[in-house]
Amino acid sequence: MARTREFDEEKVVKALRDVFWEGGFDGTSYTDIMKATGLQKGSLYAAFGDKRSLYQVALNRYDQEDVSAGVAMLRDESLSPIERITILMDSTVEGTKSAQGRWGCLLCNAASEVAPTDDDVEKTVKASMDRIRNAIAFALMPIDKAEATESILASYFGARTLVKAGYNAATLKAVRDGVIQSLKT
Amino acid sequence: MARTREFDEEKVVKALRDVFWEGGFDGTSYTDIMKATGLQKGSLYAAFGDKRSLYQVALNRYDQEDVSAGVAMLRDESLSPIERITILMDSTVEGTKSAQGRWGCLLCNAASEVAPTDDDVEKTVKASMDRIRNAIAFALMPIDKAEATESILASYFGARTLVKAGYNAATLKAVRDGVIQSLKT
DNA sequence: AGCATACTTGACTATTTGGTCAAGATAATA
DNA sequence: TATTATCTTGACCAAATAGTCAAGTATGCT
Repeated sequence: MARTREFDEEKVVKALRDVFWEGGFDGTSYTDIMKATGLQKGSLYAAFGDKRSLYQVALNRYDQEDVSAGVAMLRDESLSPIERITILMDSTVEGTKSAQGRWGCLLCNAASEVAPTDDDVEKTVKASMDRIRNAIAFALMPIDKAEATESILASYFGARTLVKAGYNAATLKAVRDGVIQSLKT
Repeated sequence: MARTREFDEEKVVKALRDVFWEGGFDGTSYTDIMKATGLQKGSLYAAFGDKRSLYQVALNRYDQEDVSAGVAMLRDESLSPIERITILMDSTVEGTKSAQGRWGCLLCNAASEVAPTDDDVEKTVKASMDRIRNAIAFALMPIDKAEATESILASYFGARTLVKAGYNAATLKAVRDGVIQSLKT
Protein backbone atom coordinates (compact mmCIF):
# COMPACT_ATOMS: atom_id res chain seq x y z
CA MET A 1 0.00 0.00 0.00
CA ALA A 2 2.44 2.59 1.16
CA ARG A 3 6.04 3.51 1.18
CA THR A 4 8.02 1.85 3.95
CA ARG A 5 10.07 3.66 6.50
CA GLU A 6 13.67 4.01 5.41
CA PHE A 7 15.39 4.57 8.73
CA ASP A 8 16.36 1.99 11.31
CA GLU A 9 14.16 2.88 14.29
CA GLU A 10 16.50 1.05 16.65
CA LYS A 11 19.45 3.20 15.64
CA VAL A 12 17.45 6.41 15.59
CA VAL A 13 16.06 5.86 19.09
CA LYS A 14 19.53 5.10 20.43
CA ALA A 15 20.82 8.24 18.75
CA LEU A 16 18.03 10.24 20.39
CA ARG A 17 18.91 8.84 23.79
CA ASP A 18 22.58 9.64 23.30
CA VAL A 19 22.17 13.14 21.95
CA PHE A 20 19.84 14.20 24.79
CA TRP A 21 21.91 12.29 27.34
CA GLU A 22 24.99 14.22 26.37
CA GLY A 23 23.48 17.62 25.69
CA GLY A 24 20.37 17.88 27.86
CA PHE A 25 17.04 19.18 26.61
CA ASP A 26 17.63 22.88 26.04
CA GLY A 27 21.24 22.20 25.15
CA THR A 28 20.26 20.02 22.21
CA SER A 29 19.01 21.75 19.07
CA TYR A 30 17.24 20.27 16.08
CA THR A 31 20.50 20.69 14.20
CA ASP A 32 22.13 18.36 16.74
CA ILE A 33 19.23 15.91 16.59
CA MET A 34 19.22 15.80 12.80
CA LYS A 35 22.94 15.21 12.75
CA ALA A 36 22.74 12.46 15.36
CA THR A 37 19.80 10.61 13.83
CA GLY A 38 20.46 11.29 10.15
CA LEU A 39 16.81 12.29 9.77
CA GLN A 40 15.29 15.56 8.63
CA LYS A 41 12.98 17.56 10.84
CA GLY A 42 9.87 16.56 8.98
CA SER A 43 10.60 12.88 9.44
CA LEU A 44 11.25 13.35 13.13
CA TYR A 45 7.96 15.17 13.57
CA ALA A 46 6.08 12.61 11.52
CA ALA A 47 7.59 9.67 13.38
CA PHE A 48 7.74 10.92 16.97
CA GLY A 49 6.16 14.36 17.39
CA ASP A 50 7.65 17.52 18.83
CA LYS A 51 10.88 18.00 20.78
CA ARG A 52 9.38 17.05 24.13
CA SER A 53 8.13 13.81 22.62
CA LEU A 54 11.58 13.09 21.26
CA TYR A 55 12.93 13.58 24.75
CA GLN A 56 10.38 11.15 26.15
CA VAL A 57 11.44 8.59 23.56
CA ALA A 58 15.03 9.06 24.73
CA LEU A 59 14.03 8.65 28.37
CA ASN A 60 12.04 5.51 27.67
CA ARG A 61 14.95 4.03 25.79
CA TYR A 62 17.26 4.81 28.69
CA ASP A 63 14.85 3.06 31.02
CA GLN A 64 14.46 0.02 28.82
CA GLU A 65 18.14 -0.42 28.07
CA ASP A 66 20.33 1.20 30.68
CA VAL A 67 18.17 1.12 33.78
CA SER A 68 17.05 -2.40 32.95
CA ALA A 69 20.64 -3.63 32.77
CA GLY A 70 21.35 -2.26 36.22
CA VAL A 71 18.13 -3.63 37.64
CA ALA A 72 18.84 -7.08 36.21
CA MET A 73 22.28 -7.08 37.83
CA LEU A 74 20.84 -6.03 41.19
CA ARG A 75 18.32 -8.84 40.98
CA ASP A 76 20.88 -11.45 39.95
CA GLU A 77 20.80 -13.91 42.82
CA SER A 78 23.91 -15.66 41.61
CA LEU A 79 25.76 -12.69 43.07
CA SER A 80 25.93 -11.89 46.76
CA PRO A 81 24.18 -8.75 48.02
CA ILE A 82 27.50 -7.05 48.73
CA GLU A 83 28.80 -8.00 45.31
CA ARG A 84 25.78 -6.45 43.65
CA ILE A 85 26.01 -3.16 45.50
CA THR A 86 29.75 -3.11 44.84
CA ILE A 87 29.16 -3.52 41.12
CA LEU A 88 26.56 -0.76 41.21
CA MET A 89 28.88 1.69 42.92
CA ASP A 90 31.87 0.58 40.88
CA SER A 91 30.04 1.57 37.74
CA THR A 92 30.30 5.18 38.90
CA VAL A 93 34.06 4.79 39.30
CA GLU A 94 34.28 3.49 35.74
CA GLY A 95 32.10 6.41 34.71
CA THR A 96 34.96 8.78 35.41
CA LYS A 97 36.88 7.13 32.58
CA SER A 98 34.36 6.99 29.73
CA ALA A 99 32.65 9.69 27.72
CA GLN A 100 29.24 8.18 28.39
CA GLY A 101 30.03 7.97 32.08
CA ARG A 102 30.80 11.64 32.15
CA TRP A 103 27.39 12.35 30.61
CA GLY A 104 26.10 11.41 34.05
CA CYS A 105 22.79 9.70 34.74
CA LEU A 106 20.10 10.67 32.27
CA LEU A 107 17.51 10.33 35.02
CA CYS A 108 19.38 12.81 37.22
CA ASN A 109 19.91 15.17 34.32
CA ALA A 110 16.22 15.00 33.47
CA ALA A 111 15.23 15.44 37.12
CA SER A 112 17.41 18.51 37.33
CA GLU A 113 16.57 20.21 34.07
CA VAL A 114 13.23 19.00 32.77
CA ALA A 115 11.14 17.42 35.52
CA PRO A 116 10.36 20.73 37.27
CA THR A 117 8.55 22.01 34.18
CA ASP A 118 7.18 18.81 32.67
CA ASP A 119 4.87 16.52 34.61
CA ASP A 120 5.18 13.67 32.13
CA VAL A 121 8.96 13.68 32.41
CA GLU A 122 8.72 13.85 36.19
CA LYS A 123 6.53 10.74 36.20
CA THR A 124 8.82 8.86 33.82
CA VAL A 125 11.92 9.75 35.81
CA LYS A 126 10.34 8.79 39.10
CA ALA A 127 9.13 5.49 37.70
CA SER A 128 12.64 4.64 36.52
CA MET A 129 14.18 5.72 39.80
CA ASP A 130 11.66 3.59 41.65
CA ARG A 131 12.69 0.57 39.59
CA ILE A 132 16.26 1.08 40.77
CA ARG A 133 15.11 1.67 44.34
CA ASN A 134 13.14 -1.57 44.36
CA ALA A 135 16.03 -3.52 42.86
CA ILE A 136 18.36 -2.18 45.56
CA ALA A 137 15.83 -3.15 48.23
CA PHE A 138 15.64 -6.63 46.69
CA ALA A 139 19.42 -6.96 46.72
CA LEU A 140 19.62 -5.93 50.37
CA MET A 141 16.90 -8.25 51.63
CA PRO A 142 19.06 -11.34 52.17
CA ILE A 143 21.39 -9.43 54.51
CA ASP A 144 18.56 -7.67 56.30
CA LYS A 145 19.71 -4.19 55.33
CA ALA A 146 16.55 -2.90 53.69
CA GLU A 147 16.72 0.27 55.78
CA ALA A 148 19.78 1.28 53.76
CA THR A 149 17.88 1.20 50.46
CA GLU A 150 17.15 4.89 50.06
CA SER A 151 20.50 6.10 51.33
CA ILE A 152 22.28 3.84 48.83
CA LEU A 153 19.97 5.03 46.06
CA ALA A 154 20.89 8.59 46.99
CA SER A 155 24.59 7.75 47.20
CA TYR A 156 24.41 6.26 43.73
CA PHE A 157 22.75 9.30 42.15
CA GLY A 158 25.01 11.60 44.12
CA ALA A 159 28.05 9.69 42.92
CA ARG A 160 26.97 10.14 39.32
CA THR A 161 26.56 13.85 40.00
CA LEU A 162 30.10 13.96 41.42
CA VAL A 163 31.33 12.46 38.15
CA LYS A 164 29.57 15.21 36.23
CA ALA A 165 31.20 17.76 38.50
CA GLY A 166 34.56 16.43 37.38
CA TYR A 167 35.62 14.36 40.39
CA ASN A 168 38.18 11.65 39.76
CA ALA A 169 38.15 7.90 40.29
CA ALA A 170 39.72 8.17 43.74
CA THR A 171 36.80 10.18 45.07
CA LEU A 172 34.27 7.80 43.56
CA LYS A 173 36.12 4.84 45.05
CA ALA A 174 35.82 6.54 48.43
CA VAL A 175 32.06 6.81 47.91
CA ARG A 176 31.88 3.13 46.97
CA ASP A 177 34.00 2.05 49.94
CA GLY A 178 31.93 4.11 52.33
CA VAL A 179 28.71 2.53 51.09
CA ILE A 180 30.12 -1.01 51.25
CA GLN A 181 31.60 -0.37 54.69
CA SER A 182 28.19 0.66 55.98
CA LEU A 183 26.78 -2.69 54.87
CA LYS A 184 29.43 -4.76 56.59
CA THR A 185 28.76 -3.73 60.16
CA MET B 1 32.87 62.90 39.23
CA ALA B 2 30.38 60.47 37.94
CA ARG B 3 26.89 59.23 38.33
CA THR B 4 26.42 56.66 41.07
CA ARG B 5 24.93 53.24 40.60
CA GLU B 6 21.22 53.23 41.21
CA PHE B 7 20.58 49.57 41.92
CA ASP B 8 21.20 47.70 45.15
CA GLU B 9 23.94 45.24 44.24
CA GLU B 10 23.02 43.01 47.16
CA LYS B 11 19.47 42.58 45.90
CA VAL B 12 20.49 42.19 42.27
CA VAL B 13 23.02 39.46 43.04
CA LYS B 14 20.48 37.58 45.15
CA ALA B 15 17.99 37.89 42.32
CA LEU B 16 20.57 36.49 39.90
CA ARG B 17 21.21 33.54 42.17
CA ASP B 18 17.52 32.85 42.52
CA VAL B 19 16.59 33.17 38.87
CA PHE B 20 19.37 30.81 37.72
CA TRP B 21 18.79 28.50 40.67
CA GLU B 22 15.18 28.07 39.68
CA GLY B 23 15.51 28.08 35.92
CA GLY B 24 18.97 26.79 35.12
CA PHE B 25 21.30 28.41 32.58
CA ASP B 26 19.65 27.71 29.24
CA GLY B 27 16.24 27.82 30.86
CA THR B 28 16.71 31.41 31.95
CA SER B 29 16.44 34.13 29.31
CA TYR B 30 17.43 37.75 29.50
CA THR B 31 13.74 38.54 29.75
CA ASP B 32 13.65 36.48 32.95
CA ILE B 33 16.83 38.03 34.26
CA MET B 34 15.63 41.58 33.59
CA LYS B 35 12.36 40.85 35.32
CA ALA B 36 14.09 39.30 38.33
CA THR B 37 16.71 41.99 38.79
CA GLY B 38 14.75 45.01 37.61
CA LEU B 39 17.70 46.00 35.45
CA GLN B 40 17.92 46.46 31.70
CA LYS B 41 20.26 44.43 29.56
CA GLY B 42 22.74 47.23 29.10
CA SER B 43 23.12 47.70 32.84
CA LEU B 44 23.62 44.00 33.39
CA TYR B 45 26.34 43.90 30.75
CA ALA B 46 28.02 47.01 32.07
CA ALA B 47 27.98 45.76 35.64
CA PHE B 48 28.70 42.04 35.28
CA GLY B 49 29.43 41.04 31.68
CA ASP B 50 27.78 38.40 29.52
CA LYS B 51 25.33 35.67 30.51
CA ARG B 52 28.00 33.21 31.59
CA SER B 53 29.46 35.87 33.88
CA LEU B 54 26.04 36.48 35.36
CA TYR B 55 25.82 32.76 36.07
CA GLN B 56 29.20 32.82 37.76
CA VAL B 57 28.02 35.69 39.95
CA ALA B 58 25.02 33.58 40.91
CA LEU B 59 27.20 30.58 41.71
CA ASN B 60 29.57 32.64 43.82
CA ARG B 61 26.68 34.08 45.74
CA TYR B 62 25.33 30.58 46.36
CA ASP B 63 28.72 29.54 47.66
CA GLN B 64 29.11 32.55 49.90
CA GLU B 65 25.62 32.48 51.34
CA ASP B 66 24.06 29.03 51.11
CA VAL B 67 27.07 26.73 51.09
CA SER B 68 28.69 28.79 53.82
CA ALA B 69 25.66 28.40 56.07
CA GLY B 70 25.79 24.64 55.74
CA VAL B 71 29.54 24.53 56.25
CA ALA B 72 29.27 26.67 59.38
CA MET B 73 26.68 24.31 60.81
CA LEU B 74 28.82 21.26 60.06
CA ARG B 75 31.75 22.91 61.80
CA ASP B 76 29.74 23.97 64.83
CA GLU B 77 31.35 22.04 67.64
CA SER B 78 28.55 22.88 70.02
CA LEU B 79 26.60 20.22 68.17
CA SER B 80 27.46 16.53 68.24
CA PRO B 81 28.67 14.89 65.01
CA ILE B 82 25.46 12.91 64.65
CA GLU B 83 23.39 16.04 65.27
CA ARG B 84 25.22 17.87 62.53
CA ILE B 85 24.79 15.16 59.93
CA THR B 86 21.15 14.81 60.96
CA ILE B 87 20.57 18.52 60.40
CA LEU B 88 22.30 18.29 57.03
CA MET B 89 20.13 15.42 55.86
CA ASP B 90 17.01 16.89 57.44
CA SER B 91 17.42 19.96 55.31
CA THR B 92 16.66 17.78 52.29
CA VAL B 93 13.45 16.59 53.95
CA GLU B 94 12.43 20.20 54.52
CA GLY B 95 13.35 20.85 50.90
CA THR B 96 10.37 18.81 49.77
CA LYS B 97 8.12 21.41 51.35
CA SER B 98 9.50 24.72 50.08
CA ALA B 99 9.75 26.23 46.64
CA GLN B 100 13.45 26.90 47.06
CA GLY B 101 13.99 23.35 48.25
CA ARG B 102 12.41 22.02 45.10
CA TRP B 103 14.83 24.10 43.04
CA GLY B 104 17.36 21.53 44.20
CA CYS B 105 21.02 22.20 44.85
CA LEU B 106 22.44 24.88 42.57
CA LEU B 107 25.80 23.10 42.60
CA CYS B 108 24.18 19.87 41.37
CA ASN B 109 22.16 21.73 38.78
CA ALA B 110 25.30 23.48 37.56
CA ALA B 111 27.27 20.23 37.56
CA SER B 112 24.58 18.59 35.48
CA GLU B 113 23.88 21.34 32.98
CA VAL B 114 26.80 23.72 32.75
CA ALA B 115 30.00 22.15 34.09
CA PRO B 116 30.46 19.77 31.13
CA THR B 117 30.77 22.71 28.73
CA ASP B 118 32.35 25.38 30.95
CA ASP B 119 35.64 24.83 32.73
CA ASP B 120 35.26 27.87 34.96
CA VAL B 121 31.91 26.66 36.22
CA GLU B 122 33.31 23.18 36.76
CA LYS B 123 36.07 24.62 38.92
CA THR B 124 33.69 26.79 40.91
CA VAL B 125 31.29 23.91 41.49
CA LYS B 126 34.02 21.54 42.54
CA ALA B 127 35.50 24.10 44.90
CA SER B 128 32.13 24.56 46.60
CA MET B 129 31.53 20.83 46.75
CA ASP B 130 34.95 20.37 48.29
CA ARG B 131 34.09 22.87 50.99
CA ILE B 132 31.09 20.75 51.91
CA ARG B 133 33.15 17.57 51.71
CA ASN B 134 35.76 18.98 54.07
CA ALA B 135 33.13 20.20 56.49
CA ILE B 136 31.54 16.74 56.57
CA ALA B 137 34.96 15.19 57.19
CA PHE B 138 35.49 17.65 60.01
CA ALA B 139 32.15 16.78 61.56
CA LEU B 140 32.89 13.05 61.40
CA MET B 141 36.36 13.24 62.92
CA PRO B 142 35.33 13.09 66.57
CA ILE B 143 33.49 9.80 66.02
CA ASP B 144 36.23 8.35 63.84
CA LYS B 145 34.00 7.94 60.80
CA ALA B 146 36.03 9.88 58.26
CA GLU B 147 35.77 6.99 55.81
CA ALA B 148 32.05 7.79 55.47
CA THR B 149 32.73 11.35 54.26
CA GLU B 150 32.34 10.84 50.52
CA SER B 151 29.40 8.48 50.75
CA ILE B 152 27.54 10.99 52.92
CA LEU B 153 28.45 13.79 50.52
CA ALA B 154 27.01 11.67 47.71
CA SER B 155 23.91 10.80 49.73
CA TYR B 156 23.32 14.47 50.36
CA PHE B 157 23.57 15.48 46.70
CA GLY B 158 21.57 12.42 45.69
CA ALA B 159 18.89 13.33 48.19
CA ARG B 160 18.60 16.79 46.70
CA THR B 161 18.26 15.20 43.28
CA LEU B 162 15.47 12.98 44.61
CA VAL B 163 13.66 16.12 45.73
CA LYS B 164 13.94 17.54 42.23
CA ALA B 165 12.56 14.30 40.87
CA GLY B 166 9.47 14.87 42.98
CA TYR B 167 10.01 12.44 45.84
CA ASN B 168 8.13 13.16 49.05
CA ALA B 169 9.28 13.76 52.59
CA ALA B 170 8.88 10.10 53.55
CA THR B 171 11.49 9.02 51.01
CA LEU B 172 13.89 11.74 52.09
CA LYS B 173 13.43 10.74 55.72
CA ALA B 174 14.37 7.21 54.74
CA VAL B 175 17.58 8.55 53.18
CA ARG B 176 18.34 10.52 56.31
CA ASP B 177 17.64 7.56 58.59
CA GLY B 178 19.80 5.27 56.49
CA VAL B 179 22.71 7.68 56.67
CA ILE B 180 22.37 8.19 60.43
CA GLN B 181 21.97 4.47 61.00
CA SER B 182 25.25 3.83 59.20
CA LEU B 183 27.01 6.18 61.61
CA LYS B 184 25.67 4.51 64.73
CA THR B 185 27.20 1.10 64.25
C1' DA C 1 2.00 -1.87 -14.63
C1' DG C 2 -0.36 1.45 -12.18
C1' DC C 3 -2.38 3.13 -8.15
C1' DA C 4 -2.67 4.50 -3.46
C1' DT C 5 -0.47 5.46 0.51
C1' DA C 6 2.69 7.37 3.45
C1' DC C 7 7.51 8.59 3.97
C1' DT C 8 11.20 12.13 3.01
C1' DT C 9 12.93 16.42 1.96
C1' DG C 10 14.31 21.14 2.56
C1' DA C 11 12.70 25.63 2.04
C1' DC C 12 9.98 28.62 4.78
C1' DT C 13 8.16 31.26 8.91
C1' DA C 14 7.49 33.54 13.17
C1' DT C 15 9.60 33.92 17.39
C1' DT C 16 13.12 34.20 20.61
C1' DT C 17 17.76 34.25 21.61
C1' DG C 18 22.16 36.72 23.41
C1' DG C 19 24.42 40.74 22.62
C1' DT C 20 25.48 45.90 21.06
C1' DC C 21 25.32 50.70 21.17
C1' DA C 22 24.20 55.58 20.84
C1' DA C 23 21.62 58.83 23.22
C1' DG C 24 19.95 60.61 27.37
C1' DA C 25 20.03 60.99 32.49
C1' DT C 26 22.21 61.75 36.88
C1' DA C 27 25.16 62.74 40.65
C1' DA C 28 29.81 64.00 42.57
C1' DT C 29 33.36 67.16 41.98
C1' DA C 30 35.68 71.57 40.96
C1' DT D 1 26.73 76.05 38.70
C1' DA D 2 29.16 73.82 35.10
C1' DT D 3 31.63 69.93 34.05
C1' DT D 4 32.58 65.29 33.60
C1' DA D 5 32.45 60.61 34.16
C1' DT D 6 29.55 56.89 34.42
C1' DC D 7 25.15 54.78 34.73
C1' DT D 8 20.63 53.69 32.44
C1' DT D 9 17.63 52.99 28.78
C1' DG D 10 15.48 50.78 24.93
C1' DA D 11 15.78 50.35 20.17
C1' DC D 12 18.34 47.56 17.23
C1' DC D 13 20.78 43.39 15.14
C1' DA D 14 22.26 38.96 13.46
C1' DA D 15 21.84 34.37 14.50
C1' DA D 16 19.53 30.49 16.08
C1' DT D 17 15.35 28.52 17.63
C1' DA D 18 11.24 25.16 17.22
C1' DG D 19 7.94 24.05 14.22
C1' DT D 20 5.16 23.78 9.41
C1' DC D 21 4.12 22.30 4.95
C1' DA D 22 3.80 21.51 0.03
C1' DA D 23 6.10 18.97 -3.27
C1' DG D 24 8.55 15.06 -4.62
C1' DT D 25 9.57 10.05 -4.01
C1' DA D 26 9.41 5.29 -3.25
C1' DT D 27 7.10 1.14 -1.92
C1' DG D 28 3.60 -2.59 -1.46
C1' DC D 29 -0.75 -4.01 -3.13
C1' DT D 30 -4.11 -4.93 -6.72
